[in-house]
Amino acid sequence: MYKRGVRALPRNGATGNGNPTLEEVARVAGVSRATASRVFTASPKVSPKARRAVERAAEKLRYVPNRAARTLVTGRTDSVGLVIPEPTSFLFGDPFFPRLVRGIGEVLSRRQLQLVLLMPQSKEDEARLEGYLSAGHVDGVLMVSLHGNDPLPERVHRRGTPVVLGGKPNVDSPVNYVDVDNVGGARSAVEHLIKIGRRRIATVTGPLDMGAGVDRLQGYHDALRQAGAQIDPVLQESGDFGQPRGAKAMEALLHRRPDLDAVFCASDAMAAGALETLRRHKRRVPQDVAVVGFDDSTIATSTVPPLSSVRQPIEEMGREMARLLLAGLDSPPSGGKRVILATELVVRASSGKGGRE
Amino acid sequence: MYKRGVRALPRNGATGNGNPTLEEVARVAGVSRATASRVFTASPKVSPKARRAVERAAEKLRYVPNRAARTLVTGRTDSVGLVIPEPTSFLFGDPFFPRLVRGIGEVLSRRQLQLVLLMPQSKEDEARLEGYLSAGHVDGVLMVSLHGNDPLPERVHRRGTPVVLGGKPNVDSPVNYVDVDNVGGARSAVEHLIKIGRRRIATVTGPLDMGAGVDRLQGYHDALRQAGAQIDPVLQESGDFGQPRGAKAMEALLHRRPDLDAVFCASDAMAAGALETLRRHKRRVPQDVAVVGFDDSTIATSTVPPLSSVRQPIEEMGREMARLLLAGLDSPPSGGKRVILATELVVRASSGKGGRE
DNA sequence: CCTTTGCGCGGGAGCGCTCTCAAGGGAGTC
DNA sequence: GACTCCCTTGAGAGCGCTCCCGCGCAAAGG
Repeated sequence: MYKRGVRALPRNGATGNGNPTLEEVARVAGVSRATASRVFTASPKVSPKARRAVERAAEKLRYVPNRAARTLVTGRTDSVGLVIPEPTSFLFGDPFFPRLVRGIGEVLSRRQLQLVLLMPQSKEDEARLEGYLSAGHVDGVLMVSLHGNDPLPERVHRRGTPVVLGGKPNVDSPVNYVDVDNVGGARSAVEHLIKIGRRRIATVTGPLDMGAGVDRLQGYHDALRQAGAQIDPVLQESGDFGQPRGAKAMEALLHRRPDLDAVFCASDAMAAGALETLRRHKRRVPQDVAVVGFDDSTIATSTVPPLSSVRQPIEEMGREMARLLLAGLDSPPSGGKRVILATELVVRASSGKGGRE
Repeated sequence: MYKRGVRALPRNGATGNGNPTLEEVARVAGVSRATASRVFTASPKVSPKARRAVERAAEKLRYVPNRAARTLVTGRTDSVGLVIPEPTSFLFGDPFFPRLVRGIGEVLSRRQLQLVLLMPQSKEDEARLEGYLSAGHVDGVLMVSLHGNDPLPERVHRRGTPVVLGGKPNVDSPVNYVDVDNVGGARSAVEHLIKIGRRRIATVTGPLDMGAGVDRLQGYHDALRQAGAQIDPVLQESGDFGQPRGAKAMEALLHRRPDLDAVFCASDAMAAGALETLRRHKRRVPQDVAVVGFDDSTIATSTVPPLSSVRQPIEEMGREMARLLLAGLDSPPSGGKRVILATELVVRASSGKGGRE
């Protein structure tokens, strides 16, 4: 009797879903599956004749290797994850993220690596994420915009998956990271304000649970200290990198110190918010109050007056993160590597030009 | 003699890379691999006792299913691709992209689907892409920001992979798409300009090889025609959605028609560029020239004066694209579905308020 | 002429998982 | 008490691919 469940037809390597398999390619090319495989894995030991036969067969059949099968045996996925937790949505307000992705993509695509974007949007997502990353779904992980003492990177790192962070982690950790020189950038911004004669320089900080926020505040302090100035907590207001908070923070600062004559904002978006508030309070920029932002994003050039700002090489940061990760993929046991990229002050009308110096 | 090449140690389901396998979980739980598998595939027919044993074993071993192996047998990847060709970089200048991704992610994560972002940055990348998408690496494909008559979506669609486009394709095609009502949005913008008394209304168009560019120009034409106005090609200048081109286009328009009293720009970024140019030419906005943008992005609120703009429900577009794709995954043979989302004019100071009407 | 060398190739096992099939066992029924 | 019936379980095959092993054949050396 005909036995159900046992494959009735000879397989011949046909998948049934219409996609050709290596088996079929090999048959058409008149070689073994092993030889066909060698062609696609760029193995050196294949005769030109066999290689050509396989290539022709593959072309004819529109063969594309099944990545799942390959991954199963090699253990590699040829893809890397980019993790962007997004507890607040400010990340999306400025062009930081896409520029970073572009930088990363440049390097990865040259190595034929697929970039997989992972954006946990809830607590459950984040919980799943660790398992996902540890399960060998990606060969390596890039993470940016981490808040607080997120344990995720270190955990994944300990599982043996190469990890590179964008931005210094808040706690000391053995994980590799790339960062821009936030301290130096902020310092040069404030030094610039001092040089043009400002004396009561306020700051709107970033979120202080992020390295970028802490470091930019640090740079502000450094510059003041170096100039022999007092550090006055009244001149300091914390924000979240977003425009609305920038406006609100400026409001508070003006209320406390109506005589302030400059403000350094830890992001362009917040600086734009500050400009709104200053305008509402009839302060002229830069004559009465000079303003400097951070990021040198498209916002900086579209405000009135255009913002002086600290430019950070975001694409380069992305590239560097990718390079560091690639190095980790090639020789696993790495950790503790860090790369700091220089920042640069760009002076525009919101300070300096047209000022009172 | 000891035979090399044959596995010397019993496997017991250990992988060697440190990750536990189903086999091990089953052994620890005291059940068969099949039963363990049933627990993870949420199969109904498992006794509570067995289920608990497996869950405990999995927890203890920190087991995570190997997705490659699962994909190999099920043919599903549980991930969908989002394709964003990026020939120009304007896409990254505004927050359109992240908002879209957020909308998409919301829907997909509820279904435990992984979003894989694919950004071909070169011709080679694009060439690889078709093979990649057709090889069953993703269960479905979302595409946005397509230029010209890109054959990619239709090809992938014909290969049997569900596809949903964001934005109407330039050519008639059987591929599903979601779009915002670009024509209606542009029309309402121009109608508004007419209503506040403007008569010489110029436009800076988007790229005319994209549906959004064409449709917004269409809306501009419709509104003028409906008001019985002439359509004057001299009042029309094409752009690329980016700010610099917006500034340049405005320059050209002012040169040709110094007496124009309004301009509708097909993006906020271009409108911001136009504002720059108008300022340089000492035109007051909105008294001399009223300006309306499109997108209602963060740019719109940060310009001086703030921009009137057409708001598009970008997150909703993302969600709708994802939903349409999910429907396609569940019942493959679909095509030709289209969803159009409403737009809304937001009036700010760059037209209307403080104007001359 | 036979032996050595080595390149290219095919056989075959196995990656970790899902799914079908059939068997086992306990409860319910007469 | 014997017999169904159904619910749960385990055995086993196979997904498409890579890679290890060893064979065979042609060229080179003696």
